[in-house]
Amino acid sequence: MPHVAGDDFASRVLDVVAGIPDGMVMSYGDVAAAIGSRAARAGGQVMADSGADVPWWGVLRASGHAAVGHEARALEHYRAEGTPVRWSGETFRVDLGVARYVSRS
DNA sequence: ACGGTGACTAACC
DNA sequence: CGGTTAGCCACCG
Repeated sequence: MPHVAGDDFASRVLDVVAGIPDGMVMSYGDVAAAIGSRAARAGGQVMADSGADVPWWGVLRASGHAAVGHEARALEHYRAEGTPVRWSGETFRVDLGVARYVSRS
């Protein structure tokens, strides 16, 4: 599993994600913007590769929905951290208007 | 250098 | 509010 910590794109993304406080979230686009990029998709690729080494549940889609296929696990963390989630029938979404975190550099 | 891929987004309809 | 479409960008073979 290649890749070492450094100043490359992946490391910067993980850096931002690691700085998200409990109970707060950021969209993939926000994370990219925080490192001066617009590569929201590429950011997701980085986390898919990082696995559980980072609080990935703190990053969601602009809609407030958690990463596809990871909603159940993300929800457990939201309940534990008290992250504000809104339910619409069978699906839920984090209330970005309240829990959105603005990363500082 | 090039094309395919994806844990994305904003704009439309 | 849901479905489509086009634009986006890092990574990999």
